Amino acid sequence: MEDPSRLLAAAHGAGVTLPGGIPPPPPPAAGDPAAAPPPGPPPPAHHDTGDVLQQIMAITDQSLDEAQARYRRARGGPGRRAGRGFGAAERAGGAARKHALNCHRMKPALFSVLCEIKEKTVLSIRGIQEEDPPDAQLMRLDNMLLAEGVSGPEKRGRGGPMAVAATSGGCPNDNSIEHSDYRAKLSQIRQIYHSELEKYEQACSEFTTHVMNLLREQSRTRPISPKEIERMVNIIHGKFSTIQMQLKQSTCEAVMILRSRFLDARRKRRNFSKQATEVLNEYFYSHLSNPYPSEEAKEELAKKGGITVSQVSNWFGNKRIRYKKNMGKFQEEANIYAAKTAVDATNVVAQGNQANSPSTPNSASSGSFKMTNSGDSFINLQSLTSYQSSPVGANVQAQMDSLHHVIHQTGRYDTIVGNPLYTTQRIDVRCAEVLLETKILPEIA
DNA sequence: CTACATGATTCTAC
DNA sequence: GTAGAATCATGTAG
Repeated sequence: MEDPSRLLAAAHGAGVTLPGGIPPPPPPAAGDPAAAPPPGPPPPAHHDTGDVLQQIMAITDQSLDEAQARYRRARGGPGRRAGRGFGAAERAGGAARKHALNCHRMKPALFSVLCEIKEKTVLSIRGIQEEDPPDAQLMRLDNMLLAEGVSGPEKRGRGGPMAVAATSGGCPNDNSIEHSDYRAKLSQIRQIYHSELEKYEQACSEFTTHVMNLLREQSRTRPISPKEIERMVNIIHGKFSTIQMQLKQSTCEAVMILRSRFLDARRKRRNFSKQATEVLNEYFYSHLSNPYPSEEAKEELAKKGGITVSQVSNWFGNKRIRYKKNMGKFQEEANIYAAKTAVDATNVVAQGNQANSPSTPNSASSGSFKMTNSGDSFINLQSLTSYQSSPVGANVQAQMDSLHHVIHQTGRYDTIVGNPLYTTQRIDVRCAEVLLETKILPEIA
């Protein structure tokens, strides 16, 4: 490649006329700011690169087409009118120069060199900092929006917030109301997000096209390489992606707020229905020695009580700890449920009915519910004889439950269990029978 | 309004 | 993963 300075010097010729017949620039006209000379001493007799650039600058304020039109008018048009300052004559002169510059045979080479210089300068200024790394934050935002179902294909049915809602307490109807509310709001956010995104994308593409056209147009009058245009497009895209990121960020925030509100709503406790509480209590007090329902039992309890399995787990967790902490407080409740279960059991005996109570896989099969506080005597019978000395209305079902334990420990349990005729319910029945024999049940019945 | 009850959550240990 | 324990936050009775 030719040395740019030499080329520029050659382009300037001897300082009088540019090769190709370009005349030297006229003295800048008064009243034309674009044509005003830079401050400082007047240009010396010899012309340098600055002069050339100055010439170019002086005429770049008018479009090429305008220049060409003026040039044509000036050449073939009617007589010029003089005496109008920087008038038609001067403008025609500038147009002529511009046209000449544009048609100059050296122009492509000159522009190519200038483009190269620009490239080098730009690269040296920007260095490697322009190589922006993949934006981790943008990726996070994208992932989150995708996970929340804001971006990407619209989610229907279960997933994400739905699963969260599934554990929401209380009435399932309330849940579904909260669900639809949440879904509606999320869908609103989604809609806004997509419409804004579309607007941004459209604006970005319009602006990019506009700038590209502008640059292509300008590339006829000043050295603009395709690479530069590309870089400009990238810059524009970068700016718009910043805006997009802000949009994504605010969308994420909106989703977060919505979600936290939803979670807050989840915390809004609803007391279980009477039915649910009864089912749970019945199971708890009839399995006092081992109040750890199996998964199947939990499912059954959940189904019966119209609550979720996790709610059953929560309930048992709370119940165990609270019972253990203050058994005295639960005595009355225990009595009620014990009596209820015992009566049910005797009814089963009377009717020969196979009652459908939750399975009790854990019952009596493992160690008893360890009580750290005093009061074990309340639930753990040491022997059947202690029934008689129990307080009036004592925890009969707990005693029954303990009977499971006794039966198990004496070996009878195994023989009973070994017989398919003896289901767990039947064991309860046998317990009730024992209690009837020991006159405990009539006492509370 | 207060005290208590209760469902849910969080943290820790196993 | 589950249970125990502590805690939170709301529901409810008085």
